[in-house]
Amino acid sequence: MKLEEAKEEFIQAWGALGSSWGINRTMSSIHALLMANNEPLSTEDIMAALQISRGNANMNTRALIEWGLVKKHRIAGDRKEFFVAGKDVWEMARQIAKERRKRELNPVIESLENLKDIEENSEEAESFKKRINDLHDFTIEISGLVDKFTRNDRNWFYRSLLKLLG
Amino acid sequence: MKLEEAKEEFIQAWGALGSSWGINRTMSSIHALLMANNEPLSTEDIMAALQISRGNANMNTRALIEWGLVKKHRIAGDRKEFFVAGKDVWEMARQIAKERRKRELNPVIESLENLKDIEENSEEAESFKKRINDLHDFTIEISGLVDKFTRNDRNWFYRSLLKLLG
DNA sequence: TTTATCTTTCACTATTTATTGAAAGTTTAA
DNA sequence: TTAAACTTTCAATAAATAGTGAAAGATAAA
Repeated sequence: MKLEEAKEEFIQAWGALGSSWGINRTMSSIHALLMANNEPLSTEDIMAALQISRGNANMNTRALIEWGLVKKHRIAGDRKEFFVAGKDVWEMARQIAKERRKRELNPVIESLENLKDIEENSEEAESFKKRINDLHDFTIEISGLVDKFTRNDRNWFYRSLLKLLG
Repeated sequence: MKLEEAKEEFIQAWGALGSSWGINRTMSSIHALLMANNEPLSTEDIMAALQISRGNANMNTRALIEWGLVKKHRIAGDRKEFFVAGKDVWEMARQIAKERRKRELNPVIESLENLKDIEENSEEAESFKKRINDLHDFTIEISGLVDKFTRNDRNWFYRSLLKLLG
C-alpha cells in the first residue's frame, strides 16, 4: 500500500470512529490528518486535504485545541497559524477522557443529585429512589476513576479501581 | 419533589446522556422510562408516556433488546408484549461496553491492521507507521480490557490492566 | 379457517446537526 | 497609520438523522 493511500484510509477510519462516539466527523478527520502528518499544517492545507470550507476548518481546529488534542504552532517568518497533533497515544486518551467526563458525566451526576429528594414513600417511590441511588453511586465512582486516570495518578487509580470492583 | 416529576426529569437527563454518546435520544428515553418503572410496560404505554409513534417505539425497543438492556416480558392472559429494563447497574454497564466494543473498537482495529503494510521507507512513512502501530497496540489493549470487563472476569481484568498501565 | 389483536416495515416528513462562504474582525509589517 | 494577510463569526443552506403512520405481516384464540 502507498503512503498516501494509507493516510486517506486512516483519516476515513478515524473520522468514522469519532462520529460513532458523538464527535463530529470533520473534527476527527482533521485530527487524523494531523496525526498522519509530522509537519504542522495550515488552515489552507487542511481545507485542501479534506475539501472543506474555511469556516469549517477553523471551527474544528479550534474545537480540537479546546479538547487539548491539537496545538497551534508558529513557523518563523510566516504569519499563518499551523497546527500539530500530540504524538502520545496515552496522552490523547487522557485528554479525551477528561473532556468527556466534563461534558457528559458531570451533568448527569448533577441531575441525579437533584432527583434525590422525592417526598413520597410508596413502594414504587422507594424502588425508584433505589435505582437513582445505585446509578448515582455508580456514576460518581466512574467519574472519580476517570479523574484519576486523566491525572495519570496510578496509585490512586488502582486504589479506586480496587474499591470499585472490590 | 413529586415522584412523577422526578421520573420525567430522569427520562430527560438519561435521554440527553444517550444522545451525547451517539445513542439516539428516544432509545435512551425508553430505557430511562423502563428503569423508572418496576412494572413491565407495553408499546402503548411507551407511546403514551413519551408521546412517540408506534413505529418509533417499536424500532427503539427492539434496539434496546439487541443491546441486551431490555427484555421482553409476557403477561399471562395478555397477547401484548411488555418490556422491562434490567435492574443491575453493573450489568447494564457491561452490556453497553460489550456492544460498543463490537460496533466501534473492532472496525477500527481492522482498519489499522490493513494499514500496516506500507511499502515506502522514507522518514515520513516510518513516522506514520510508528503512529499507526502505537494506535493499533493501544486499541488492541483497550479492547482486550473491555472484553475482560464484559466477561466480569476479575483476575484477567486486573492482569490486563497491570500489563497495560505497567 | 377466519378474524381480531398485536408487531413490523418503510416511504415520507420533520428535526437536528454540520457546512458554507462572504463579511467583519484582528494582527502585523512597513 | 495603512493595508495586506490572516482568523473568526454567523445567517443561510445542505446533509444527515430521527420520527411518523398507514399498510402489510404475524400470531393465536375462537
